[in-house]
This record gives sequence, structure tokens and C-alpha cells, in this order.
Amino acid sequence: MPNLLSNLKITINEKLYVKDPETSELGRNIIKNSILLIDEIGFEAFTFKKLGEKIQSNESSIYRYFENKHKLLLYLSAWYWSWIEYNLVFATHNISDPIEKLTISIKIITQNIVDDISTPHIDESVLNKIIISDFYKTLLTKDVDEENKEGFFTVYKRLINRIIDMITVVNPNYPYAKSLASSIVQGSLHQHFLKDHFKTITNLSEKDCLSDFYIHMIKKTLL
Amino acid sequence: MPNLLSNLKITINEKLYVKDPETSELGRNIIKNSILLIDEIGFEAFTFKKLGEKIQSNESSIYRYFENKHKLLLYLSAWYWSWIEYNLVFATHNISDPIEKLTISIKIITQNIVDDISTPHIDESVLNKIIISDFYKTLLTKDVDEENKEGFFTVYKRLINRIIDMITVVNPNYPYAKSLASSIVQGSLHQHFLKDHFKTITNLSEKDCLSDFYIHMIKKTLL
DNA sequence: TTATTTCAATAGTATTACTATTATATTTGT
DNA sequence: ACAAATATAATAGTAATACTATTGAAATAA
Repeated sequence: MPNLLSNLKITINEKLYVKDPETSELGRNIIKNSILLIDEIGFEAFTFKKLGEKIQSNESSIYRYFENKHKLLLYLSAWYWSWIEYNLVFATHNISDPIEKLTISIKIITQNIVDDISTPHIDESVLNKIIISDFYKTLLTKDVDEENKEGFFTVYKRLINRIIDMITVVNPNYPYAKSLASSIVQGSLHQHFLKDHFKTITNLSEKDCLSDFYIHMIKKTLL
Repeated sequence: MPNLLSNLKITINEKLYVKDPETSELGRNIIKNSILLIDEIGFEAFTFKKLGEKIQSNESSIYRYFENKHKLLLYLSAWYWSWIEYNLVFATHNISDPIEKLTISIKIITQNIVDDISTPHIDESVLNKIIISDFYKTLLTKDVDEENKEGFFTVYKRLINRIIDMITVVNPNYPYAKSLASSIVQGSLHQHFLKDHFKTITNLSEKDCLSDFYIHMIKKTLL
């Protein structure tokens, strides 16, 4: 895995924070420990008050960085998808065979995430658990259309569009490239969720076969 | 569509309600108008107080039927999946060709829902919108394992198991029957959601092709 | 009739998300 | 260096929500 993220900074939509958390020690502490606390107690039970206690700071200090906990979750999600996109673009760069390119992308999207040490204040493996448990909640709100217009989901859509493009190169006549791409990205999270809570309705609980499932699917449907 | 539901009653896990809403006028009114109100203002903004105003009754009267709004949503979800299962079993009964049986099932699961007049206090087309927007929220909670043990998701899992069985009959050697089945049921809701809010990453916004997408998928992957 | 249970309304509490105000550092300009 | 301006954080609140305790009325049974 490349170590560029030590030098590069993932850029997040400015409207998602009041003050950029990457610019201060407290900010990075908020990010780091919000990930840990949300994972510990769940997003519903998570409050800025509890986070304040955890980082020896005050509730209202956190409000200086994030308007509310929903925006914080949007921020963490945007960060996660940017990190995935970065990994995907890097891993598929210079791969000319279309089917191999798509296969590698599926592996990036479906893989079990491990911590990336080049981002010391973010544990990607824990963040991945949060995304599995909570990302869909950022979509299922009454404000989704407004927030979509504000560009809060741009990275997520751009990632899916990259898959759509790869599918189209593999088979330009396949008529459901968009639905297939969005199914793979969303479905991957869902299968991980089932593995943790509904073992009887996923094959992922028997063996680690999520990428095989989707690679088999794209090869059969596209070739 | 058969009209058996005028006489048959869909049975719901008793732990989901305090008093069975089907047994009183007020109860049926709670069901009917909770569906309408959740659709109107969204599940987050929905409160028993607002529902009380809508049905000219009191907040606490509603607590006599449901412990809290989460349980009410679980009740509505269980009802919906029972109704889908009933339609699916009915529609596939006496169909001997395995691939046709699976095709019909996919159509039942992916179709645009219209109101079933045999259930006067439930508008299935509105309930379907709620399921698309809110069902996943019933899964994404810290209590999911406990509630799963209580049997709150039994119908949902049984429906998916029916699809798993059909897939296995079509192709006993296909190794991902469980993941494929759960993907189709969950993915259908997701594609409907995308059609409403993220038109650029689904083909469903161009034309009504959701069943085609999945039927194409199962024929290619299984045959 | 009287007792008992069912049902519903009122009024209340605890928690949560968020805000207004004040205090304390830190930086900047002269 | 020192005052003014700004950034940062802490305190103490408010409004809204989810839920509960208590009381009163109606229906049913003994």
C-alpha cells in the first residue's frame, strides 16, 4: 500500500464543518475519538457531550468544529469514500485490461479494511465498521435531496461513476451499468452487515468470498 | 390479484405491540394514519404527539398500542414483508418450471406497489414508500441482534430463504445463493431509493427496468 | 349494584440536541 | 512591549422530544 497520504491531505466539502478539524490538535482529536466512540456505543447513543468527556474537552468546543452529529457523520463518510477512491485509482492505474481493472476495483471495494498507518488520527478499520453500520443513515433522511445538491455525496457518486465507466468499457452493450455499479458498492456494505448480524442469509459468513461473489457476477453478466 | 386478505388476517409477532391494533377502531386508525404521517413528514420528525393530533386522539392512547415509534416501524415492516410473502407464495403456487418461479418472484419483489383494496386501513403503495425510506433503519440499530432473537425479522428472513431455495433449484452448484437472494431483496429497495434521489447512478430512472435487471442477472449467473 | 378491568387523558420527567453568553488564550499591529 | 483584535473554549442555559406516572371515565363481570 502506498504511503502518499502522509503528505497528501484528503479534501472534504467545506460545508461539512464549521472549522476544519485537520487544522488543530483538538480537531484531529475529535475525528479520532468520534470514530472510536461511535463504534463503541453506536451512532444513536453517541452525543457531543459523551465525546467531550472522552477527549477531556467540552461539548460546545466540539460544536465549534461541527454543526451537529449528522454533519460529523457526513464528514467521516466523505473522508472514507475519498480514501477508497484514492486506493481504487492508485490500484487500477496503468492496468490496461478492462476486466482486470474492474476486478481489482471490486477487490478494493469489497475487501476487509485494515488500518492505514499513514493517517495516524484515523483508524480505517474502525471507520469501515461505522460506514457499514451508519453510512446508509446519511442517505435515509428528509434532507437528502438538499444535501445532495450541496455536494455532500459527490465523492460517493464519483466512485460509483468510475465503476460504471469500467463496466461500460468491458461491455458497452450491457444496459444496466449504473444499477450494477451502485448495487456492488451498496451491496458490499450490506453483505458485511449481514455477516455480522444475519449470518443465515449471506454466504460471507461461511468464507471470505465477497469479491468472488461480485467478480463471478460481473464476468457472467458482462462477458 | 386475489382477494383473500379480506378474510385472512396477517399475523404479527406479539412482542411488537402492547395491544393488537387490529382489534379496535382506534388501533386500525393508528396504523392507517401512522403510515400516512410517516410518509408525509418522515420517520425522524414523526412523533406520537403529532399522530395523536392527526387522529383526534391523545399521545398516550397510542402508547397503549405501541411501546415506542421504533416498535411501530417494526410492526409496519413485519406487516409489509408478510404481505409481500403472501403475494409471492400465491403467485408462484403451482408453477413447476424453476426459472419461471424465480422470475415471477423477482417481479413480485421489484414491482411498483399499488394499493390492495382488501386491506382498507392500509395503503400498500404508501407503505412501500416507507419501507424504501425507513426499513433499513430498523436493521441499523445497536439492538438488532436482540431484536433478531426476538423474531422481529423472521418474515423478512423467511422471504429471502424462499428465494434462496428457488435459486438452489435452478442451479444447485451456484455457490452464492444466499448472498444473491439477500442482494436482490435489499438491492431492490435501494434502486427504488436511487430512482427517487440519485437518478444518475441507477438505470431505473430512465425506464422501469428493475425486474429486467435482476432477471437478466439471475439468468446469466445461474444458467 | 358493586367490583374489576379496560381504556384514555392530563400532566409530568429525563434526555438530547443545540445555543447564547462569558471567560481565557493567542495573535497582531504599532 | 503592550493594547487591540481575534480565536478558542467553558459555562450555563433553552427547546424539543421520547417516554412515564397518575388519575379519571367507560365497559364488563360478579
